Amino acid sequence: MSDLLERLRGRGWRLTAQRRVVAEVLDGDHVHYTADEVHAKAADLLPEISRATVYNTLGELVSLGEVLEVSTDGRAKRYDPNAHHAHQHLVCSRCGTIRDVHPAGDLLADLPTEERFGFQVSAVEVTYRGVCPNCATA
Amino acid sequence: MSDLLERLRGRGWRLTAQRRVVAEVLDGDHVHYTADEVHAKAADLLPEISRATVYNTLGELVSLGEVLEVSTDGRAKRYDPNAHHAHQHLVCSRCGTIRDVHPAGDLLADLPTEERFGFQVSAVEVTYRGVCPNCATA
DNA sequence: ATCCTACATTGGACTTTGTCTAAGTCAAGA
DNA sequence: TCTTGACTTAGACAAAGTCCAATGTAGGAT
Repeated sequence: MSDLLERLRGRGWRLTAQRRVVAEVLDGDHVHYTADEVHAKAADLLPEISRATVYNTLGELVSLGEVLEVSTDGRAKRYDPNAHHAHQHLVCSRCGTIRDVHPAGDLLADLPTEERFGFQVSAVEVTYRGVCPNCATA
Repeated sequence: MSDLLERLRGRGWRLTAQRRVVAEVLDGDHVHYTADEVHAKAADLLPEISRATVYNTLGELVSLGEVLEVSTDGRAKRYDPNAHHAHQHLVCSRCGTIRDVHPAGDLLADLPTEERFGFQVSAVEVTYRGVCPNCATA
């Protein structure tokens, strides 16, 4: 993730303690925090960070293509730092756990021309739903 | 949609003017209103209908499997009355227009066993994104 | 090393979307 | 037609997110 900070600095990003902390919180695999969760974790490292700054920073990271926004439950948006590896999501219907997954085949090609209504289709998001091992045994 | 009302009455639903109006608003193809839009349209037909009743009724229709909830933009949920025909959604990235579409192939089968992390996968939702003809020319 | 200033951060007010509750109303069976 | 439990209502409340004016500061300029 320190690459990230360098990359962004190259793009004219001003490097502040707040942005550093937000980037640090978003480091890892299968990370899908809400803005509030990011704020809470960031505040552990930098107590005076404000919610507005977390929202601003997340928004910038999304615009820059470094982080993806996912909304798997219609409630708070979640932020997925794994933007450079194409993937989809598998969500537990009971506990909400999210895993990154990689379906086979060309998902875009599955949509026939006559089902495109003249749209220029450029992307596809897939959410698989099921019950995770943990919830299945409980 | 009048079938719907009969069907629901058969299930013990009390038939009120408010519920009738909400069902009427949700009639049609490619309908994906937000709760507030449903409320506004319902209020044209029955001015004193309250927001709470619209939310209640939509929630009941979803529980009963008559209407689907879709959230294509992370903002307000939208309600899709086309619940009895499996379909996915194609969304315009500019104006937000939503069309119902029918991809080819078995979308669930595209997720390999080793990518299921032990989940019992039971459903899949797909959102295609692109630019609609209207926005492409504008 | 210090200064400058455009950009970043802050806290709080505000908006949007949705939920809850207590009191009043009414659909439909007896 | 009466009764009753389900339905509706208005408004308070909550969660998630946006906006703004005032303040602070990163990093280039000197």
